[in-house]
Amino acid sequence: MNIRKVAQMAGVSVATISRVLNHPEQVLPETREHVLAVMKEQNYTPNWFARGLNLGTTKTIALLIPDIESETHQKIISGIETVARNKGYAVFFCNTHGKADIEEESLDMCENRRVDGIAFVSSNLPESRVLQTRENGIPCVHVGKNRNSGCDTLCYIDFEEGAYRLTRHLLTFGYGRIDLLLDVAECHQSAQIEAGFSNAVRESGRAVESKRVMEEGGVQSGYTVAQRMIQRNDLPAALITAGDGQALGVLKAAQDAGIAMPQKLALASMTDSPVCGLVNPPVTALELPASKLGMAAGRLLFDNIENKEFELGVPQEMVLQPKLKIRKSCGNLKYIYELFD
Amino acid sequence: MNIRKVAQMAGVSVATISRVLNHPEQVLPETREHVLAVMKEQNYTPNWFARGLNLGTTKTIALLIPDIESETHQKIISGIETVARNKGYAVFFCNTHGKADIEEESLDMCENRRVDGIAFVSSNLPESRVLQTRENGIPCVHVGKNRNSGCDTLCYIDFEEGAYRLTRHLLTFGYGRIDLLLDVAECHQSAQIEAGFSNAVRESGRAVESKRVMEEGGVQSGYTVAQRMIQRNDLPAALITAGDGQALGVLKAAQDAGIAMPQKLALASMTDSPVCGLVNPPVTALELPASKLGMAAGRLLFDNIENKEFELGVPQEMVLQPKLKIRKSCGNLKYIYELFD
DNA sequence: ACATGCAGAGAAACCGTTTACAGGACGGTG
DNA sequence: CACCGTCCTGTAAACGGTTTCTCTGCATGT
Repeated sequence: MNIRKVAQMAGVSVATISRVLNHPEQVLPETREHVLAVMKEQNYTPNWFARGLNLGTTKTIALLIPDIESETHQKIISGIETVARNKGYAVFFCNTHGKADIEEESLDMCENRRVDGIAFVSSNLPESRVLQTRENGIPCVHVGKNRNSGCDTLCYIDFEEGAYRLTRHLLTFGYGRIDLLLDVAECHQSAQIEAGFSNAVRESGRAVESKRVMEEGGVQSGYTVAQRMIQRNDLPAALITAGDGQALGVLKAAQDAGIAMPQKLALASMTDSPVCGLVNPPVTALELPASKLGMAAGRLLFDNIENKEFELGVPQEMVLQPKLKIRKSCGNLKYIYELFD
Repeated sequence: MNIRKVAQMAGVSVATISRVLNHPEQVLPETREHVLAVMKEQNYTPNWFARGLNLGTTKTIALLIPDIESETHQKIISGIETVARNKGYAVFFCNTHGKADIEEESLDMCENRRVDGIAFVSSNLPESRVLQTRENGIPCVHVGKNRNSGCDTLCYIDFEEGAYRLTRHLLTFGYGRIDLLLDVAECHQSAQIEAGFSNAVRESGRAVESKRVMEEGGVQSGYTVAQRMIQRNDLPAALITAGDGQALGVLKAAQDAGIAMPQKLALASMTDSPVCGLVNPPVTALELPASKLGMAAGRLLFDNIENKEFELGVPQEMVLQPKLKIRKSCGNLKYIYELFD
């Protein structure tokens, strides 16, 4: 069922049909009703390809994301999808598993399909490749990469500031050695966390000699690392983990070894999750505005799509701040406040 | 950059360019190389719309899913995306938030865009609407709906069998009253769970008088319900929850009230999650083959896409079985076995 | 020398829209 | 009555590919 057949059945020309759909006010109300009736009767829907072919716009964006299992990523997806839907855009979803070759392949796919814009979440692609895409006229935004990555047009959560505040919070309690447990997978992020952490420690007048243990993320790895520390009798007074998975693993290891928290080991995580509030003791963590990050990415992207004619050609940045969720795993705040009273 | 310009630059006709891309063997190797060189130099990529317009195939499928936050759904998405990528298909992702009107809207979008197939996850759409789409020539599969839903071409996890086995497991320990905590949101699923549960109880020679408490899912609601039961002194000997969130809530409530598990309250969940194995005691649960479900859906869908000419017109079903993960929250199995030794 | 077959390349029709342009009806005005 | 503007509608040319059909040139066999 194409526009010509509908036109024939309705006894009008194809132009009229097209106008009924795109500029209804230009056509006589009774003709319009009649055409609409025929369209419904034949359940006709206009062919997207033919439309896209001469409009040159696809009303489609693409989202490249390394995985979907992380809660943060889910919320980013949700946020960006919401913005897209409200603008009448469809979204291609590409799970890149963090592999550069799959990203490359997905990017080719996006260019072929003439998407109107692309959002990269924590991409591993060389920036030159992305620039090339942008030169082909497709706006691109990066999510979760910060300005040190060499990319422009990006939005991210300020992990440096977050780590700084979280570390300051721990320092309030006067803990001795504070360790940092990072995650090899997210190197850009790790650098930021380390910077914020170091700044806070240095400001407190100490040398930054606290060691950092690099490991992969996840509950199991947190458990293993903590267990090893306990066995070697090498436990710090406080530990900051890059992810909530690691934190939960550490907590479990401490529980299993009968180590009191926060008395013998204070714990804080750079990312929050519902479980962090449920365990015993509840774990202090940074609540990431992930869903807002997704929406911010969407807004930035659509801003670039809709205002192509005023191209800025200058780095654009949106930075969101995480929120410190103080719970019991770092110590009793009230006690501290009483000390100062 | 279009095919005509490339043709002009390469000194050949458009047909040759097209053949280089689609039927390379039909064109002289040296011409082919030359054309490819020009294409790369101009970084030309064929226009997807023009292509789709006369091929009638879009190499795109759509995935309608009520939300992305559930772990099960993530895995389904991942599974189906993997299959699609390997087949060279792109996937439209539509988060419907479980609302029928957004589903309807998304479905219209999919028809407009002439997707080659659609996977509905736990859809709320009237089946007649889906049938209409199928009559328009777009293959559709349902994921997570069972045969009682009135849909055909579906794949799902056998919750009835799962509930049956889980209940039998609990009955092994000889518990008295066993309650079922369902989730109003997932009614089809609830009905299956109830059926399996009832069968198992009835088979054991008891009357199925155990009461069921309907509630919404989630940790908080599990906590509230359990707390209420404890206050009213109305705790069953064992409790089966529809979701792992609820189970964790119940566990927390029991811990807070000092109720020993499994001695005073045994607990099992119809869905597993990593946290279930981490809490104390670890919670017995059904491990759902969610990622396999996604892949199964993908296979079923592509089977219908690729073999349109042999249309079956007959219900097709793929049923996957969940796996019982026995942990500590229902009692010590060894003890039971010793009794029988 | 000539018929035959075949491989490679070009011309043109087609896919289903949108839209610039043109045309026709109608009513009001000089 | 001629003229003009306003409204509505129709015609036809894009958009950028794919593919069918046709044509050319060359090698082969007789």
